[in-house]
Amino acid sequence: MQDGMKIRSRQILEAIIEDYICTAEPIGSSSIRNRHGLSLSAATIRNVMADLEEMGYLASPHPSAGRVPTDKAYRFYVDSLLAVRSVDRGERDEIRRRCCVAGRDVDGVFREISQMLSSVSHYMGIVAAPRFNANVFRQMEFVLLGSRRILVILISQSGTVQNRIIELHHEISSEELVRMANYLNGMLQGLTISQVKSRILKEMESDKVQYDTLLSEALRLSQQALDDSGTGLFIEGQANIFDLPEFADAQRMKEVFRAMEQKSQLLDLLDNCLKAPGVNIFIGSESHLNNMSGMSLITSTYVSGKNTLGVLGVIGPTRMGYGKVIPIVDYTAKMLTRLLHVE
Amino acid sequence: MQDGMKIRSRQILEAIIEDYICTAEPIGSSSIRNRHGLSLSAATIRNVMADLEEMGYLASPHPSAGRVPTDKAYRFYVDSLLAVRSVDRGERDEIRRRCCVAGRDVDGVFREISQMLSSVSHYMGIVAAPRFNANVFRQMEFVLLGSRRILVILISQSGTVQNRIIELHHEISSEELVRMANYLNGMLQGLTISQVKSRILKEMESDKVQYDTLLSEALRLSQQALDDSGTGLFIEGQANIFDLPEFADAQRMKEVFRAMEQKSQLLDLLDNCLKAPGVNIFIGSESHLNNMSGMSLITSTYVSGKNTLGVLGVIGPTRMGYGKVIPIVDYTAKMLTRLLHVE
DNA sequence: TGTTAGCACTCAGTCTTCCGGAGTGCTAAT
DNA sequence: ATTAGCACTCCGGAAGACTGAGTGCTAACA
Repeated sequence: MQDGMKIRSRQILEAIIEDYICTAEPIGSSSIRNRHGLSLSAATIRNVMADLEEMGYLASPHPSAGRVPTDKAYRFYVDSLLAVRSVDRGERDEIRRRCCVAGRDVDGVFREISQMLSSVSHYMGIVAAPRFNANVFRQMEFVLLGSRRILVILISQSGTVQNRIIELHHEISSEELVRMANYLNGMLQGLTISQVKSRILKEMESDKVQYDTLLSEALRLSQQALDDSGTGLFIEGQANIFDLPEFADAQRMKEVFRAMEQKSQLLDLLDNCLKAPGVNIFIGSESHLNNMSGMSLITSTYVSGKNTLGVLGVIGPTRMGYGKVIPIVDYTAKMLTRLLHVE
Repeated sequence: MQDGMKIRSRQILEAIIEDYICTAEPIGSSSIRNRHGLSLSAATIRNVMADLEEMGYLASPHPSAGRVPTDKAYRFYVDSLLAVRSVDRGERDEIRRRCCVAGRDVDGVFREISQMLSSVSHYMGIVAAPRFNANVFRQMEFVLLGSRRILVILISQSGTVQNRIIELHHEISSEELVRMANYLNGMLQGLTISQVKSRILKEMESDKVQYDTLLSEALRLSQQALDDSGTGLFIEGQANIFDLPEFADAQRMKEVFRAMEQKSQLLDLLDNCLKAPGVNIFIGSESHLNNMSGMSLITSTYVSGKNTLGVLGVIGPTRMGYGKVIPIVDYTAKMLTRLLHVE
């Protein structure tokens, strides 16, 4: 009677959703009765299904097929019906095992975890590396590559490294580079990257700097190095969606791949998740992304200390095994958090 | 008469290949005559085509369709018939423009170039970042993240950066880290990474080090950091193949994507290309990769000074516009070489 | 009033059949 | 050696029939 829906309607809706998650085929009134042993006739179930369609929870692809759950149904399922299990023992071990890849290239860790998410969930794994902005500055290094070309390495508290090559207009000596590094490292210690950025802007206006070309050059360089254009988005297991019958059509498939290529769109969405710690679920059109109808996204955030660093998750069909995938994403985020923990 | 093939046969083979590259449909004897204005009757062309099929240059999908070029035909085309044009002016400008992305994240440059290759060629772009082994050691940095966790940053002469996090068994101070870095940087200066590796092994056995736990620890760390497991393979534009009619079938498509997921296989192939400087072409089964039938790979190497650093290229259908893509790959490799040039 | 059985109806998917068209190989004439 | 003519093959699309799963509606029933 709660949620404005009769208890029996809920049972039937749940049965339909779960069957559809398994079979990906429209569910008819009789098949549902057989499989769930409800003590109701097919006719009664039909009546209920008609009501559910009226309310927007079900849709029929064509008049004489069965019914298919709508996004609204999945949302209701996830919010009200779903009993989130904890992670399977086997999956948990798999996750732990593959998270413990110390000694690997740092980006490699994110890629590995993305791959792991995809292979454990059988959908697509996605990991957004920490946006540098959210990070705490630790150290900056300058390396002289040529007389006019330097490598700037930026290291955050959590160990993320960002490096880029910058061309200079005039020559510079390695002694000058050391001076610059010392100056910057002293000034910026302990600030978050976004604080660093505004600090640099402020500093550039100060008198002391205006008359010291070396210092102003240092500030200019660090500003360039901080420009956070790196995508840092790892999507793995795209081939998994070939196995899903709902994307058997080449056209649908193409849409999905195009959507995955527009990483900036996805990044924007994931950035929003940063603000809402914990697990987030976007069903179908809820993500407001192009070409993402029929796809769901489950995310969680990983943190370091007080800072929310980044987001990871799984992208699959709306017909996803939510009960299984949600704990996987949740657990993985916690493992990554632990992995990045700075004591 | 040369190459064991009559001049007319060559003309006809060339016409068939070029038509097929455009249309992706089996070519019949009459359509070829219309489009190329040959002063021959369809019947004569049929005779020649039968000969070419006999010789293994053509195949018929079914008895009453036209003919399709075989891998052997493409190989002959590329080796003997093709006049490699130089790059289009427009394409050249596009390549130049997108190569000049100084100030970007270093990995970002490779990704960008891979994307550029895919969008200019309309196939898939592929860039293998320099294998560290081929590189010249420049500098190593240690950063203390926690009391037992350090970040090792390895910088090569060409500005490539490799960084990984390593867990220690016991605590270490930052002074000790500085000593370690100085020791290693002094010892390894100017060696290639593979030389560095053997040097480290040798050093670990020397008496001086055996009794200095700090030094042996330093060697152990650098050894871990040098383990070149990073894939560093950028494949972009996979969605482009959706537009190719020969992969319209979902099954074929899936095979291609599975092939692209097995990056280690591809990397092995590209590693071989490192040994053969300049442009390399693998047609269909020539690559000996699984699931790569129907696909061709065009690669070229980019270098820095005397060292061949890495490989880039384009993957497309065997029915590729070789005359257009080869110069694109070639020119891009040269641009990247120039981009990485250390004066 | 809620539930059930029965029935006529609908429509996607499959299977079959039936051409038309493009292409071939062969033969005979040039 | 080349070409015109001809019979043959086979793919692919269109049209039609059939099947089966599923529905909505109505009337009977508890």
